[in-house]
Amino acid sequence: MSDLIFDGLNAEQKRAVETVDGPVLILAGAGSGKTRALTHRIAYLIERGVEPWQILAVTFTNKAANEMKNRITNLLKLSDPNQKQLPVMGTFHSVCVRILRRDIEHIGRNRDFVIYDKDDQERLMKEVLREMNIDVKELKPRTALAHIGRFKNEALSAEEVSAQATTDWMGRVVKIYNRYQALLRQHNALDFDDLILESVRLFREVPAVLERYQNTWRYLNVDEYQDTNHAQYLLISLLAEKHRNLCVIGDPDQSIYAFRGADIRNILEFQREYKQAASIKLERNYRSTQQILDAADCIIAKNPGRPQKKMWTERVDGEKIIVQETGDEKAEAREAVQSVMDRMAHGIRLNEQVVLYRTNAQSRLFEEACMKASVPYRILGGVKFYARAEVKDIVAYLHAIHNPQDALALLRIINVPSRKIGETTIAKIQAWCSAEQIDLWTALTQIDGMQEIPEPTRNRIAEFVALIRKFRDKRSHMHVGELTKELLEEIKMEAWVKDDTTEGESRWQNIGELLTVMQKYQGLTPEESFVSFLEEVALVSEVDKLDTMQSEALTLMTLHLCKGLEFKHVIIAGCEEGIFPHSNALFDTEQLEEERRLMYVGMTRAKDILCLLFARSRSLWGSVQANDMSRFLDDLPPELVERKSDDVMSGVLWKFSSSEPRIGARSATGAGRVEKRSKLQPYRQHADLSIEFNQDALSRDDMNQDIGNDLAEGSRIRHPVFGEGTVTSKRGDIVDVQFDSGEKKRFALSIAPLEVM
DNA sequence: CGTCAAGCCCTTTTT
DNA sequence: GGGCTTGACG
Repeated sequence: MSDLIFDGLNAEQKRAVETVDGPVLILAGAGSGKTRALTHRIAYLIERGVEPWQILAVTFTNKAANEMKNRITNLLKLSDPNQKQLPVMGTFHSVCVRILRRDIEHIGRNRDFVIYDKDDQERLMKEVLREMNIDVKELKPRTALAHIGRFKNEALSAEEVSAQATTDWMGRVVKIYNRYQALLRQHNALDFDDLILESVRLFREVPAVLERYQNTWRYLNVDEYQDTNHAQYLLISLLAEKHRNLCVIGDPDQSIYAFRGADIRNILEFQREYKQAASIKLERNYRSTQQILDAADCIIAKNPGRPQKKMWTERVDGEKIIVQETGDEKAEAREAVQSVMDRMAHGIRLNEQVVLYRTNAQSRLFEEACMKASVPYRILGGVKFYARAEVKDIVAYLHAIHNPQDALALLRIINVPSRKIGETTIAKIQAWCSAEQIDLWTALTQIDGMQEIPEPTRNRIAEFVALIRKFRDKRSHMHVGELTKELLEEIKMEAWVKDDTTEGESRWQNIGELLTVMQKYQGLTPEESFVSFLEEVALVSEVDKLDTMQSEALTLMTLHLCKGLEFKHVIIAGCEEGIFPHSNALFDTEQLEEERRLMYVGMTRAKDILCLLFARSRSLWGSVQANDMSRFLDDLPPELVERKSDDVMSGVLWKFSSSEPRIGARSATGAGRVEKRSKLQPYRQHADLSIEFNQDALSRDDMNQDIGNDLAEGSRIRHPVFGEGTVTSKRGDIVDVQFDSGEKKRFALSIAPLEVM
């Protein structure tokens, strides 16, 4: 056994490495050397004679997987990291794609499926709703997709949901779900959730295939287990059933993805599930100062029901946490960039600094402040590169070339650049498709049979079909990059995209960047390059891109994206009630707990310096509002904090917020109220006015506001006259209720005496 | 068929 | 303040 494997590991980490047989639960706090333990564990397995291909490691991002691959390569002194000497490592989604590309035909689907992103999903859903004559104002595509996503995260098929559907409304959702799946199938497409779900289905329905994978992957490792959803849990359980060598690693305090179905119980109940599981806690922190750890602990300690855990470090010489107050959101951004520059002057490189915020919308402020101060920056998230229209257009061409069954891709590009094939023509063709029961591509290839389309238009369609066919033929002998270059020339994309504006210029640059990405695949065969590229487009995460962005720059990103990363200097902006915690979470205990975990994750990214910022007033959606400072700041012990402010008046808010008890159990502000307030009283620009406003906050309509926040479609309510019923729709203050008596009524929440059950 | 202007509803968070 | 849909017009 090489010394390297155990070199520099503490006792607990060693246990985590050596305990390889049977189920293992590793509770690993922030900065506890978790990735290190995991990589050494895998290297240890391999040194003990386990074949690399018998090991599966599921990580949260591709970046984490790549990092681990590199580290293992070094540990084992492998010569060529690209060789098959490494285990399969990747995200749930990429592992499932791998499984499905190989075996999905066992459950009657085509292995050339495309993966639909959020954008594609929405388009498809719009089509479903239009077909079913449902007004998109009544049921938004996103809402419908959110419901379906919930079902899929719970691994429920439409049939299974249908069995539980008791209300009309649920019945309708099931119909939508069914139709949506049918269309996906018709397009030979899977959405993100399907990747997991179809893998589970494959394993359940074809035991022989499951057994093959069980016998291959005998040692299973799952990182960030606190963020797995039920479908992922099922997948792992099925794989682990036979050999039971399952190691899960995570930190319940860092569970921040409940909104996409993550179920914290998976990790909390692991030991109940696997009774003989070994349990290992990594509590020593190698990242942060004691001050940062203590502060973070004060935040997370307020969450109930966590396993006992106390992080510690030998770094007791740290700075205090800086809490900085500014006048408004612009001053906040200036302050953030200023403090970045100050630290830069003291030798902290830009790459070691980060600004974190709750919502993507906040990024623009920091972007502008950086530009003004000439500080190079990079933004993660927001308008994603692969989601940009011009990039998606080119990708859609490739999809259409690869898989003409992909109707969505065809529709996207049939008139890009303009071929004078407009909506009326498309509508005619689609009508023809459903009448004749043929798919779009077939219809296009037989366009001459459609007399109701004028001949010139038919000719243009035929030209389009010829174009796609021509490039289909090129796939086998041209690399994806060359093929795309030729395509761009052929369709005269440059002229179409450029319009003498700077936006046009940047659109063309984005396409250039796409060509750069394609170069990565030069080493592969033409066919492989094509498929690998499309896969990357579908599955890269935002954080994955940090790898390729080596230049010296300040990073701007959302709090959700920062998990797993670390920086010397961390700035968390917008620490205000209604911003962070987010307004939608203010009146929901579970969501507040998650916001708290999010704060905990953000704070524990910091190695040396942590700055928390809030603004006394902030303009949002075009009007100005004053928020209380975040309740999380109240939880910081004064002796750990250095307060700063840009205003002499500032003491007021501080004093009020930290020395007086809060009004009631919950904050009196929050955007739920604020939104209302800003309409009634648009200008509340100063902290003192805001306080005044807060004091009369417990009015009658406060109660109704609470009800408004507790209510959603499907909520059960009680009315003194009509009895009990179910909310069928909610639009602002207005709700429709289907009472159990059969009556339907419409109410204004601000007036009606409704009670949530 | 394409463009432009007015009006709409917003915004969590992401693989 | 912004992105998207809708409706009128060239």
